[in-house]
Amino acid sequence: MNELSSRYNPKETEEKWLKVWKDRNIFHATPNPAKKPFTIVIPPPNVTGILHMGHALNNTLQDILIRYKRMNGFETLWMPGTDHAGIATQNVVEKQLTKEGKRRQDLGRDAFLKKLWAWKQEYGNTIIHQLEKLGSSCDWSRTRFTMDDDYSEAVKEAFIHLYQKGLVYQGRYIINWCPRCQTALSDEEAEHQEKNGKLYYIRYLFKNNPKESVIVATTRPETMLGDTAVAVNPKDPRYSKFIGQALILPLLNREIKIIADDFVSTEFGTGAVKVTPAHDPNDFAMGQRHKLEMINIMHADARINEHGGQYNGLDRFEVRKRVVADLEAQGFLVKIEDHKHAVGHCYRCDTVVEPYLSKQWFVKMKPLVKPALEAVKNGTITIKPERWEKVYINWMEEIRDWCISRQIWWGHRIPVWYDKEDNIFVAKSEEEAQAQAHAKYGKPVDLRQEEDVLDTWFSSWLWPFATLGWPKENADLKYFYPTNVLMTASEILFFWVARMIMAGYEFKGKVPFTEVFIHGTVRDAKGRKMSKSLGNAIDPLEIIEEYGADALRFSLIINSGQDIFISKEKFEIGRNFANKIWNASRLVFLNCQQGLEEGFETLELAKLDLPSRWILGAFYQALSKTSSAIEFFRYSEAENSMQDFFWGDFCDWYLELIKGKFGDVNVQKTALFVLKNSLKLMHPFIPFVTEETYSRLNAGDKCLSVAPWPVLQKELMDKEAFNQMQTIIDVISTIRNIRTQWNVKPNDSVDVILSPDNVSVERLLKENQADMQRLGRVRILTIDPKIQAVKDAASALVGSLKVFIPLGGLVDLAAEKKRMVQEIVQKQKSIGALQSRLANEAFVSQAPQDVIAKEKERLATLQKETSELNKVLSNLA
RNA sequence: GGGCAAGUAGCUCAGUUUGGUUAGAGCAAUUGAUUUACAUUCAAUAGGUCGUAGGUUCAAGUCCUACCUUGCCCACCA
Repeated sequence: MNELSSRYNPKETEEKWLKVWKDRNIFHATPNPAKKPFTIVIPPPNVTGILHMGHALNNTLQDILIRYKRMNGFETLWMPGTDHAGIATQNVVEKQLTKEGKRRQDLGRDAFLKKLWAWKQEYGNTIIHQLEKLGSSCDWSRTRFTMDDDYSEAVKEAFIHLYQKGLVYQGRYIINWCPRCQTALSDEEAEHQEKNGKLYYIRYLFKNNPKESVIVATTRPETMLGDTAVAVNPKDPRYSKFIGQALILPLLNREIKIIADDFVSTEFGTGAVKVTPAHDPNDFAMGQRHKLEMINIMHADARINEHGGQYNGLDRFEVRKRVVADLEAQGFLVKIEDHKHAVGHCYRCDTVVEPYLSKQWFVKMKPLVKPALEAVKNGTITIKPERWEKVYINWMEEIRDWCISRQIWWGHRIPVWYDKEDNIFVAKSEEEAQAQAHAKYGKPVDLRQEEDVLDTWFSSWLWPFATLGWPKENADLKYFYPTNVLMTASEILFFWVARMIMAGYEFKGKVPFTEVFIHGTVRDAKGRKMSKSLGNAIDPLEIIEEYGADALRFSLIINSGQDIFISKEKFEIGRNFANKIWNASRLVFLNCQQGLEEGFETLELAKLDLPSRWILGAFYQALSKTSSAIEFFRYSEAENSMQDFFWGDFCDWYLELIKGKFGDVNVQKTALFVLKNSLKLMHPFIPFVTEETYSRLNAGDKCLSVAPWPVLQKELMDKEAFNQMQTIIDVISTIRNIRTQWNVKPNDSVDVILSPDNVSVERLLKENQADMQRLGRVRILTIDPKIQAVKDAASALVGSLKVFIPLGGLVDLAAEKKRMVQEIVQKQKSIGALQSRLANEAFVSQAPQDVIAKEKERLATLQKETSELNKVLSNLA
């Protein structure tokens, strides 16, 4: 073992174990009737993705859980894979094309898709390799992609199923349109940002009486080109007499009517609203109610079209400026006010989305919601932390239909074919569609497939079962479904989690998972989201390179409460801890060869010395704390308690205590035993360094990754020994404190003289003199009545339990006296408070007995200490 | 506009579910240690009217009410 370096080398170790795990295929899961299954599906990262801190956190949390369950004897499956991420991926390849001066339309659909697949082939596994590097114990042999052939079958199956049930429909609606991506966006994909805009007041003259007018207010004046009415509230006295009258639309001089609609608020603006059914969702609804003409004034790229008269061909924002200028020039603009409002932006390219009238495919959500809502309400699925359940329920209750068609090419093309008369044939393939058409017309007809593809989430919502083989009902699906836990960030609760639950019920008749754990967002030290554009992102790969994956994982988890604020220095904590484990193991190996050879799996408590009995108790306490924290999703707590034990108890105390006792083979065995079990305890959090050291303990070839979790051995927990050792630790700590305070030179010993009423402690300390001497530089003396006064003095300094006297004139008596006076004053205050409390009848009658007893005890202690202090003070004087 | 969360040491956070001893940790600061498993180490010190104001209670960081500040989510008010 001498060849082991004193500095842990994460890079070498991590590479080694990644290879071993892979070669031995130990994370592979197969249905095993002898074991219980435990399944997690990964939130599939985008194929375009590169590992960021959010992934690192998400996957570390999942890995801790799955490793813990694996060690606890479950047949664990962690299903990995990637998402094709429609718009995002298409954008990447389109950007490449732009550099070559081409557009996707120049290539055509097939050639463009070929390019996309080539891109996927080359870069699509980047994120998977990065997740591997993190130590994620996924079953990599099962890695899925949402556009695999099997997966496409599942998507088609789902679409056809919903269509046949009447839950998929096609309609002309106002949707969110991104003029840059030139596709529809779902409501969730249109991010609303609060913007300082303007509110423009425009005068519309009456046709029959140009001296009279109605003033309307709008934030988007260019849309007036598509106005087909002005609406007022039917109960509004200002306008009721005008209902049905005609106005002249300025600039275009079209005639429009005044209509009455309850939607209009009398409070806002002037109480009169211009109605543009083709460019505003509310106006669209009004347009339908009143059968208004819908005039689409825009091209798909947001240039104004021929309906915009003189503005034909200009961009929407240019037209806004010109319309306002022209209105003003012609005297129609009344005023402009500042106005704050939320404007939708494309979540991919941040372009302002345009409400746009077009033909799209939708999923009817109301029927799907019912069981999914019920499942969370009745606890079939629990979401943690609990507050997210409310958010979920709230959203589900107000759900609207889901626009699932996208006007892009990368994705699952909608399995719909049209004939010349636009009749619809929904089928898995062109052949099937042809067959349907043939059956209908009795002869082959020309069919063309729907151009649009499905929303990416329409494939993702099938993830928990489509990855297991659905729609085929195979052994995997039977054994591993439903999955157990889903871990994700809050951002995709609606996009993904809610829809998966709906899909689980609709397609499988069962929940997709029983527990959802929502973790925080990783932010920088100032609380901002980490993003490339802000330049504040810390690259996890850089951290892995510099400090190791263990360090990255450890530091992320220890900082994970709610949102995680992180800066680069925080990763030193993890690096240091890995190094600590490494060096502690070195010490043990160097000194415990005999124990290693003789074996240390079973220990006989009776043969062990006090520190050894103590450390066993401490270990099992840490074991139960850590285990239960993992079960309750309290990962930072789990990590904390295991670190506290290993570093604070095992390294700082136990290893120090036994340094002089390695001659005792039972000490060696205990050290080995506790080290080995600690490695198991720590393994889910920091798999690499633990695996490496464990392999040196175990000559055999079994990996720690598949070793059994330590079993709580109550017979090895000696409570009395634990308490005794704790006392000794207290004494030594106090002595150390005194040494610092009184500035005792390192080579000087401090004598401890025990008070006569503390016989058991005296014996304890004497029995452990060697340890006391080594760790605290202490000599234990017998009591000499002649120095009773001095004994009293020192006793008071450190409380009632022990007595300490520093050698020869090291105490600054004046300072000590002053300190003692202060202490007495403080103690008397507490005594006063306690006495009045105990004199309070209400307290005595109502408080629980144990509380009262404790208070009494505390009072007694305080009184005793105070009297001792007083005695000392008078002695010193 | 509606909802949710947070506010505790200079900084980052535990603790609040179920009220009960003297409110804990890590980092930073200060003082010291090291014939060495580890300076990626060890010990000690100092630092807090628990956002503000009320209330309930024998007892409040913890429960209730209002307010202040910050962050997040949802929402079609032109």
